[in-house]
Amino acid sequence: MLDPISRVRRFNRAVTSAVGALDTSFLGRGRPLGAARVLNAIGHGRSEIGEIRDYLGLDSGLMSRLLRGLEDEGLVETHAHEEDARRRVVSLTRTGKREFAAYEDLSNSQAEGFLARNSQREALLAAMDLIASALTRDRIALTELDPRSDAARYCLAEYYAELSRRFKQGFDVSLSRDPDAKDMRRPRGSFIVAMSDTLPIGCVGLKGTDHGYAEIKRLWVAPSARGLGLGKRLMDRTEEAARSLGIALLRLDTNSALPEAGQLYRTTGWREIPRFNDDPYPDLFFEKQIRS
Amino acid sequence: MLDPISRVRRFNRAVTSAVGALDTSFLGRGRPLGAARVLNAIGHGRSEIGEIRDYLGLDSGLMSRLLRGLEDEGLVETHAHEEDARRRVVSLTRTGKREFAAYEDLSNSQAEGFLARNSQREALLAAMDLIASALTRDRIALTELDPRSDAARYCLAEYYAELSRRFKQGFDVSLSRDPDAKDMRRPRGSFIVAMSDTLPIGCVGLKGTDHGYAEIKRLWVAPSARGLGLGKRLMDRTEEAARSLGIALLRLDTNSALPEAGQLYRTTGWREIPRFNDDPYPDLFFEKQIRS
DNA sequence: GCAATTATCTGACTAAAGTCAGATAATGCT
DNA sequence: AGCATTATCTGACTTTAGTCAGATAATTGC
Repeated sequence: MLDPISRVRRFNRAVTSAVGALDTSFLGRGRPLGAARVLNAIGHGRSEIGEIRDYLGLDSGLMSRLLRGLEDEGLVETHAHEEDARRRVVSLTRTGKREFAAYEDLSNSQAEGFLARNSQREALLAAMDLIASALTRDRIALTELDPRSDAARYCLAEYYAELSRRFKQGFDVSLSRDPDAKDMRRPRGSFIVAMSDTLPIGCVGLKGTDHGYAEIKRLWVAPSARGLGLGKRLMDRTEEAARSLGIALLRLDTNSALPEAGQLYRTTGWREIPRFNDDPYPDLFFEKQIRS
Repeated sequence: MLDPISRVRRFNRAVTSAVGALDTSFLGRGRPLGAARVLNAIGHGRSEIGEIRDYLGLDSGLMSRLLRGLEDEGLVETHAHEEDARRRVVSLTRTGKREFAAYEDLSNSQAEGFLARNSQREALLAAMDLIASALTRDRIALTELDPRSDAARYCLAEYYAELSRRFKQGFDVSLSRDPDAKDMRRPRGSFIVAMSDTLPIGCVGLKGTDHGYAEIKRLWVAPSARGLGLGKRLMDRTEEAARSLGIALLRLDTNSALPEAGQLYRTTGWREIPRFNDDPYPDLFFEKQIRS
């Protein structure tokens, strides 16, 4: 009865009925679940109809009708896409925003209620993070973003916070050579963010220089997403980006207080080299030749 | 973004889409979800129609039609209840058993696949147990069972195993005064099992004696269900049973190697008394006067 | 024995979700 | 320019789920 498979299945059943309760709470606002899900997808920033359709797994006919329904209720407006008038973008009206906020309140108080009902709060949260990361691991999307975008800035803030926790002497961004955002955008470089659902859980920057190589900077993976091979995926993707930019030589610096990083570099073809900059924080330097 | 509520909501989303995938896998056998759920409920041993209806939250008309459908497929048979011909009991035919086994295989391989895909196996399982217990805490059912039933015997085995882990000198049931099953059944006593879903997660026995008191024996709560106040619930329920049996004085023995048990007794009106038996294991003895 | 109650079933609905074959209009490609 | 492709929409379905008012038959309580 306590074999691993039974335990997983008990979890599945528990969660299935909890999800059922969650779904029916959405019905509290007198709208069928399908329409509520579309409204929420729009509220969470998805604007292109095709994207929403894919995300929710809906047929195009059904999607279209759900949108008409929301339009009739005065909750959303659709417009032609600026660059491609076949595609449509949808946005919330003022009424729609209010309605979306009501759904958000419902979800938030549901979550709050769950936490309040249970005593082992931190243990539960850690368990939830772990399971959420495990469940969504093959839906982690790596996307090139502007390093000044919200998601990128969130990752960088978490990265700096972690460095200051882990470096004995703390970490002050202003003392480090802060790469200019321009150097981490095409065509000079690139910045890649890993998103799990709507949560940024990792990043890495590729910084172009004028010295015949590019640098890897700001490799970070969220604590709840470690052990999923995400660091490797981010690095692979960066090398790909470098190749596409015609870059043949990569360098990076790191610190021996981050042993898992050094370990990753050593096992993926990086070669330790002498110090190549005067940044005060790093004490380890690597180089990798790419291009087959 | 990492505030507790967002973390709970991210978990909810992850789990919602995983459950969606689980549900659609059930559709792989070409049967609508409703019918599949009824078939599975029957396969898992529920035989009375009313019970299944309550468990799945179905309308009686709908339930009836789903059953007719399964009958037409040759998967189930219904008969009148032996003691009350208004009620109907339903059972699987041979074909039905095969079909149910196919669903079981699907569920098992789904669970197996999840475990195989992830590296932190033990951490994941512990996280799942914790969350499942938290989610189902208000659906934990306490029922009086025969101490020789499967669920009761499972609890007792777990209880003995735990004692032998926690007692320095180990634990051998045969050395302990093993209460006769008859003493823990009405009208002499009672045995109560806590069920979370289909998993027994706790038990307690009320053992009648001929000395003017009854004894509480075998109080056990599964590790994954601790911290939910289940021990207290089990004790309250036992006192209720004792009252209904006209018992006014309760005694119990325990061991100081189980501090959480002693703690529970001390805070719920039990009074420490001198040794009242010659069982080799206990070193702490309590008594409680009940009846208002 | 008989009225009230209980468990299940049937018929006649509605609502929601999903499917699919075109229709329409914009865009890409040569 | 003209044809294939793409994104969305519409109409005409089907299936599933769910509701509700009786009908039927067994049982309980007096």
